[in-house]
Amino acid sequence: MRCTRIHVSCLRSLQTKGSSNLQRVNHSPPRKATAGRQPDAMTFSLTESDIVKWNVAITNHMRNGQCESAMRLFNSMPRRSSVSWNTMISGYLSNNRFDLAHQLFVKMPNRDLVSWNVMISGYVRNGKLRDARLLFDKMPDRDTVSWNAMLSGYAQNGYVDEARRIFDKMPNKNSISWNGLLAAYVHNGRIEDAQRLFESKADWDVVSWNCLMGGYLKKRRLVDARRVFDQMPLRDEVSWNTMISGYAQISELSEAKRLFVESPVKDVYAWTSMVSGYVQKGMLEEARKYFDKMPEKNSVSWNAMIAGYSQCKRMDLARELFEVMPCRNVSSWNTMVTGYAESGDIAHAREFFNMMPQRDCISWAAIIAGYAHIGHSEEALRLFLDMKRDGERLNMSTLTCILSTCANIAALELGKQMHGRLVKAGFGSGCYVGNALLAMYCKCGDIEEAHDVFKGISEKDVVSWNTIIAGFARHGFGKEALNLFESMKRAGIKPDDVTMVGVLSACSHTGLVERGTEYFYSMGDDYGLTANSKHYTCMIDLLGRAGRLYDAHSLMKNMPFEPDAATWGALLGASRIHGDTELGEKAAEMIFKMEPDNAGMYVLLSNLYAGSGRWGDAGKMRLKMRDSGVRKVPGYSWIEVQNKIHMFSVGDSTHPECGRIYAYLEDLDFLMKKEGYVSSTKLVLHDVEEEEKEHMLKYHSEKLAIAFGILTIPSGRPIRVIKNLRVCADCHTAFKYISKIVGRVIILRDCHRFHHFKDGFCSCGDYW
DNA sequence: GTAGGGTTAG
Repeated sequence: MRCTRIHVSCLRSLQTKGSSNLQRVNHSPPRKATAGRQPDAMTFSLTESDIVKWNVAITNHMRNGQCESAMRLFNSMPRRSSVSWNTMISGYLSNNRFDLAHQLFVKMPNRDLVSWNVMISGYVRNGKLRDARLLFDKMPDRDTVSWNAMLSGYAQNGYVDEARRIFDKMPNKNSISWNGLLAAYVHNGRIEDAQRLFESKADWDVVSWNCLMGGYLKKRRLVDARRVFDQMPLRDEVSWNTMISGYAQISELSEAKRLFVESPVKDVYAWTSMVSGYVQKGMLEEARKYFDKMPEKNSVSWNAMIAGYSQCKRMDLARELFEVMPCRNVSSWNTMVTGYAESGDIAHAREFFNMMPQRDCISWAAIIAGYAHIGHSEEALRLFLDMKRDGERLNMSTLTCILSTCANIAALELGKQMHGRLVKAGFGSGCYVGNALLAMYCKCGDIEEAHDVFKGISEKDVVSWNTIIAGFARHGFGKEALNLFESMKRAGIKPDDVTMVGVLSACSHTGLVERGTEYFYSMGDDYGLTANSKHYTCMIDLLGRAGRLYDAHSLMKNMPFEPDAATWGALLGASRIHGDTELGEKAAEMIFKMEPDNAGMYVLLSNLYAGSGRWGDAGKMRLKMRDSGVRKVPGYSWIEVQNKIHMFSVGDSTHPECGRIYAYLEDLDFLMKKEGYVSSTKLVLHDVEEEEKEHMLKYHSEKLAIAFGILTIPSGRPIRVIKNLRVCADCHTAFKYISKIVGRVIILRDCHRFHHFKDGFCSCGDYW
């Protein structure tokens, strides 16, 4: 994109003196040359034309990212025109060398209006709006280009109101200004405002019509988009392509194909839209047919096809194409990194990431998300810091991606910093970011802040409601979750299947058996929803926990589909709580058949045996686990202290503060026993001597993390700890005592739910 | 030097 811009300007300056007769290929009206653009080109002497050749060479070097050789050329020029200076500045800006651009700008002997505009638009292109605005306010004269550059900067970065203020203040407006404001509304989802603006005047050009049409498509308002398409007085290839891709992207491929055939201009955009349409529907053969038939391909077309293979986890085919494609760019690399990351092959993802000749924010977001996805959050966070060190600019999407990483590892402080940055950058109240923030606070255990963020989202969608309902449910505030569910319905948002999972799990986590049963059986009548396996699993969990194992089992037998491992897992969990070894064995047997690698199930079953004193069977489970090559996921806990994540495993001796932590745990142990605490050795997996068992319980990872938290986090603030497995019953009891003894709130997230310990009680009501 | 369409993240 950036290069094209330099390219066009360079052609245009050659064109001005008649040496070339290039015609624009597309059908849009020729762009008017701005006043003040012509003068130096009018009287070209031989040396002037030599200067032009130098300038063209500089442009080419800059386009290839060779800033140093461009600078050498510039320095060796016998004479320089203002165009030479501006070309250098603009080249630097396109290559993100902002300081160098600014230095040249300051040094430039006869700065013209264009130099100022080059600087401003360079900053704007890279989202550096404050720098742009500083120059804009300082510049001696402004023309329409200057105003438009600022306007589009605000428009593209979500500052709709500031864009409007600029628009209102402009002394002269051209069609670009009007389109800038229109785009401001469209890009920020304010389609109604765009529509009103559009209706307020008559002489819109084809760009405006296309923009409005694109806005409707973005909102998936296909009928409105089509109406615009049918009504527009003039269509260019962009109009056709926008409409074709609109149909293609909602998988209306027959209509897309019809328009494609009908369209008078089938350029590379149109072909690529068709490829991508079939790719999105997973119809790879059809996509490949279009891809092979394309008269010309560019990197985007190749990328679309590669993305198709990578989305279907056919990384072999993706790689084959990647290796033969003639024009790889950052996106091609990003597509490969993403593809590998999403198919769980983080090693290859990392290999490609490391090999990339250039990276952008998407590359970083992709690899970070890759690590976050497989739970390697430490590495994700390390990469985030590397990214900042690399000077990669944070945009809304990267921030959103980092937010979800923070959420996964419950890095609340870091998440809060991200929140601050989002607000500062003006991304605060949007639904997309709002939902990510909401999820982050929920997963980090700060349900109050989550609720505040939720209240601040101006346009709550079904995802916002689902997130907060599930959030309250997981924190054990079932009544609040159900109240929100009622408000949601009052607000006119239709509950979907995800909502109902949240609602049912709220009932399950709170023990509201009757109410849950009612919701479950009225889902179809009330909201037209069919229960899926997740809903059944919630119900089996709900009944099972309440001790109604028989009902749970018969509900499962009457399911309209085969139970999956998660459903059996709910039954196994309930069997363990209520000591029904026979049912537990049956459930475990089924799970082993379905997921022979599920280490958690071996542990659950082994615990079930151990709990009823069947040490022999518990031992057999361990052997079976070892023989089948399944390894138990080691339990670990982590806690964030002063922006740093500290991780602990059972009996950990690697932490620098180990000595203090163990000594403190001894003190706590003494105090707890004085209060009546007895360690429940029953639930330790291993078959060992009583004393040793107690020793192991004492140093479970969550205990170490919480002790460290009490020692380092100032009093008055809650201790937030995360555990990757379910918290053990002994730790759970201990934390109730500890919360009372030290007078602290302890918030523990295990893989299942949240526990808020306060004054000797837990929010789960010992029901988890 | 300023505006609209197709690929990659979320």
